[in-house]
Amino acid sequence: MGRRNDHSAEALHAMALAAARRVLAKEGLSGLTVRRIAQEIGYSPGTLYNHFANLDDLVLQVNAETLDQLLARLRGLQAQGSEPLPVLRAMARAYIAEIRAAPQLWSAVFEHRMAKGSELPDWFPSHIARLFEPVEAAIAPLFGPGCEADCQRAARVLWSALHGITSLVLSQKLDLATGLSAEDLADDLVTNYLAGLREKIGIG
Amino acid sequence: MGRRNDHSAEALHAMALAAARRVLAKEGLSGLTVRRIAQEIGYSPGTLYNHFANLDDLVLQVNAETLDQLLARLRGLQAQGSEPLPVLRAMARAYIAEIRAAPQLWSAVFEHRMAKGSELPDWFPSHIARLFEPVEAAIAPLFGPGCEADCQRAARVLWSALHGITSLVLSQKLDLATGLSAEDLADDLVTNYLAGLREKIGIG
DNA sequence: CATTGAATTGAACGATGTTCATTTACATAT
DNA sequence: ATATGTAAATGAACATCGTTCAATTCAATG
Repeated sequence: MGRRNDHSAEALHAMALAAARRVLAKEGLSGLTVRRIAQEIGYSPGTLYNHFANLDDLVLQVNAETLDQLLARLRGLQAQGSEPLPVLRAMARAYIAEIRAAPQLWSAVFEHRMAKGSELPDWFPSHIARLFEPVEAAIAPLFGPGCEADCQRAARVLWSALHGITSLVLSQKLDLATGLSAEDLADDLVTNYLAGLREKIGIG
Repeated sequence: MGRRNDHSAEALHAMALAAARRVLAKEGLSGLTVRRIAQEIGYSPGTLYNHFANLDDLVLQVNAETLDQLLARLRGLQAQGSEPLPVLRAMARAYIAEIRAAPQLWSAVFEHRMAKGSELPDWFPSHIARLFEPVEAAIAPLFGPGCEADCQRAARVLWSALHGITSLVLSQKLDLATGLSAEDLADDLVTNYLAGLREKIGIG
């Protein structure tokens, strides 16, 4: 077949991303192949290369959507309250909830690496970095003026630490024989880390 | 060629692991292929399947060695002192130092996933779980008798959190534009988390 | 209706993990 | 020494992967 008028370029782009997300959620990253996506949308494998640089590009676009969905949720929580501890606890639980809702999509976010010779494209890292912003805003009240650097560091420490807990729980590499849930561990982390911060800064 | 007497089964096993570790350190996980390992040790690809179940098995054995090396270092630190804060800080720095010394080997530990249909073999998870033991021992003095569950949880939270920091720094996904090092973030985490714990428990 | 051009195609390429019939060399028995 | 049996190494073959690109086909244009 040659040129078809079934779908516009934008529609085909969206169809491919949707199909990829569907396959990813069902089969995981190792089940996501170019041929499979092509089959799902009724096009040939080669067509995908007219709309995406390669499979990495496609996966990164799906991962960006996954990250952005969490970002939207975090921003909603940020607007809701102003006391750091409950807001940050809610953010941690939102993170875990997103992962529980779509574990394979989040596995893809964690597991994906670029092919041998290629680097992460410029546009992608910001989708990760933006997640720190609502965290930083939520934790800011603990810090006085002129302590922006400390606040930035605390937000990065806290969110990275939370990421460690969730990623280990997700990959079953954290022994939870003691009956602990990811939520329990996250609560413990946020509570004690914030308590430590308050103490050092002075009872804020 | 048929049967050779060049090396015993044990020697060949060790040679394959050493070659895999060498290739992994130089080329990364995506550069580690069965044919490459075979070439390095002067045998054919098929031979490796007489000594390992598959490539996953081989990678997991290399990863187990990587984890065990850190474990030995942590146990040394555990024996050294008894005050929680400096010991745990030293453990965190040892973790980061191991990663800095062999970033590709540790990337393999973090990135590797089993092939499509297969699960992690039974023997592997203990190599991860054992890392919690010296951490738990180091943090134990903070907890009174009868609080073993709290101590276990704290060790898991702290070590998982540290893992989050190191894995993000390692994969360049953590924006360190502010000039912060992994060591800075880890120190911050350990210090404040422990301060928070002390406060809740009572000044131990 | 003829021509142009862009989008789609699918065969082909190289590389991957894995299998297995075949081959080979060593160990043992005669 | 010679013959036999057995264990191990082989490498061709298979299915699958991401990716490329000359050929094809359809829609738009003149």
